Amino acid sequence: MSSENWLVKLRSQGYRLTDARRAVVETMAQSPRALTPADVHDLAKEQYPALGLVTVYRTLEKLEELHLVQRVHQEQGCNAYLAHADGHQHLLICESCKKAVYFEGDDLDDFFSDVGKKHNFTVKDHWLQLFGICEDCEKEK
Amino acid sequence: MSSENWLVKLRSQGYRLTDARRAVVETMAQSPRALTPADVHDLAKEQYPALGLVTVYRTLEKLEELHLVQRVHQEQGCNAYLAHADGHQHLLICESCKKAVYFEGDDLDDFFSDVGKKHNFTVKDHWLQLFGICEDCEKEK
DNA sequence: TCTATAATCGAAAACGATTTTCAACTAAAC
DNA sequence: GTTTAGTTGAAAATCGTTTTCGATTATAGA
Repeated sequence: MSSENWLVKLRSQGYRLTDARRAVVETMAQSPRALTPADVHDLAKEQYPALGLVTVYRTLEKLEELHLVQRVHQEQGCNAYLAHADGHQHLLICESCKKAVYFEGDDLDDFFSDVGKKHNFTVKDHWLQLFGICEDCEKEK
Repeated sequence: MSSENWLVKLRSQGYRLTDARRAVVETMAQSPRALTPADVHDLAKEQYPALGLVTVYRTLEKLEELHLVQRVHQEQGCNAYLAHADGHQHLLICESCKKAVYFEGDDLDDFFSDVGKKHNFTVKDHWLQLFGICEDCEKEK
């Protein structure tokens, strides 16, 4: 989804469109990698130098509310954000460059609810992430 | 695994056995729920009232090193700890009471590496957790 | 059993990430 | 334009976690 659409969504929720927000939105919408608030700050400042880190936090919070970005959990920390996929998809992340790819896993739903039944749980949600090394990073070694 | 065995493992690594450590180890070894450092502190102080929070952090760090506990990531935070399962198992967690159960998922490995192949990633590791409501919590509603 | 010593302790200070406060600014409605 | 409420960045506050430090103590060796 293009950053234009993200801006429309923000606007339709009553949020104002400012240069600071545009910089954060465009940074997140185009990044193929999971970014921490500090990463976003660094990148978005190239487009809008006056940008404050606080505004990055505040904008990411709103984007998460609107399901435009999602938080990414990793061994090193759980504060990175990535553009959200359409529907319920799962993540495959490069441990080296943090590049992320989504994949479908619909076939797993039955297995998951079977696991729940066996332990007398009603399964509500699941979390699946694969970690690896992408082609580009593999080559660099 | 009993807390006695945990203490033996700690000892065999050259760590000393103190009352503070015993309190933390016994708390973690017997808890069916994922506990934050603050939770552990509260519970273990019943056994050893002089226990400091710092010691809880330091002991959890050692237990994680020895793979006796593992960190549990959840929506609300990523700082809870749980007794580790033998081998590579996955977690099913009750969103209400945090009770956790391990399950096997060996059958998934092929699927995961296929996903990797499709996207030209070498898959190194995966993370799978199910969230739901356990039988006891379901009854309470 | 006694002694020596390095590991461990808890309290306090330091730290880093995140959130809140606040006065100045500005997008958007009229 | 003017008005107004949402938004801003800087600074201060907060929270969880880590480090520092002098006192304590588990353990090994005498």
